[in-house]
Amino acid sequence: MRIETIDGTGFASGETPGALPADQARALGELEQILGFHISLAEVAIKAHFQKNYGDALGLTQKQIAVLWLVDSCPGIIQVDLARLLRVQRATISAVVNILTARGLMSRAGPGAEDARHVPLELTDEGRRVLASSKRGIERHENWVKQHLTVAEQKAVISLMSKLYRDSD
Amino acid sequence: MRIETIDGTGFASGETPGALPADQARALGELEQILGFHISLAEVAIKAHFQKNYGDALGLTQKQIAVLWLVDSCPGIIQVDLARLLRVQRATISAVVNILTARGLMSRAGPGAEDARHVPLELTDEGRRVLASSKRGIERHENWVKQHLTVAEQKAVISLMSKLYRDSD
DNA sequence: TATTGTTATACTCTATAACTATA
DNA sequence: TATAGTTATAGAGTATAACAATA
Repeated sequence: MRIETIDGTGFASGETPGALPADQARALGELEQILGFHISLAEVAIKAHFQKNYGDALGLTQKQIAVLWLVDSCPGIIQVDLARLLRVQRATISAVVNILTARGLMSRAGPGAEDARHVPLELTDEGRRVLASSKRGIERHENWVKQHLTVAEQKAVISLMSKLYRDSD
Repeated sequence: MRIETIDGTGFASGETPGALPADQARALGELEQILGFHISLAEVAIKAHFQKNYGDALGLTQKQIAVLWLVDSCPGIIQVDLARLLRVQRATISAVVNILTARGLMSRAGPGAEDARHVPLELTDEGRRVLASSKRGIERHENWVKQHLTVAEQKAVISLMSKLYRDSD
């Protein structure tokens, strides 16, 4: 079975006639009802669009920018709190911080004063400069993401996604 | 800085980790308005929950199950169509198919009759067995995903995500 | 020339496990 | 004992680039 593209321009124009969106839905079958499947498709599409149009130029991924952004918003934040905010393991954050510090965008400011187990994070000047540039890329990218959504729909996306990850523990 | 609660009591000092919603929004700052950020958090949370509760037992990821599922729905489907449905590169699909065929769940059924460039895919008997088992896991997992959503909200998630990835080319 | 599949390569993201240091 | 951070390891997922076979 061939699958037609959304706009029907992609391939095999003579081989498998049929209504285009309906054809895709038919191909998906029961998968059409799986929320996680659609969320994953959206995430993949958004990530790919960002990386292609902005990420390569900036040399940063969305995830790395998010970490820069959070450290800028919360100077001195420690890694276990980043892990909670992003819902990943401590070791995962450590890896991202390793990348960002290796690039000179962030610094681990030694043991914390109150609790020597804490390692407060700070952006470097270069990190702040790169973050500002990244935010402009994110802004344009977000305009692309939201291009076919009303304002109400944009709010709905945030509200619904928040409900999905809020109790994820 | 530690992520503190509104009243300043904080969740530090090893007592109750987990930022309160209002506090979390404050930590996120402008990130709160980025749709892609929330979608990514939801995707990570859902993927982690699946892998922990079902994926390890099944020995399959959500993505691998999706490919099995699509091949089962569309016997003889070729890889370029899988790539279009999942919005990834041909080489990416080839890698996933390599994993699934190595595990004996899927077979590349030689060159196609109409077009020798095509390599139609089929599930093996074992693949069908494993898929059936996986679908039961996915069903339970989806119930967890949807646990705090009304039926209308569930439909809204599908509708909104579809709008986000529909024109991703 | 265009399409399909494949391999090689590289990188991010993520987890688990084990370890150190600190509380 | 519990918490924070780190490293080592492993694997999935993804992309790009280059190639061969076919149309």
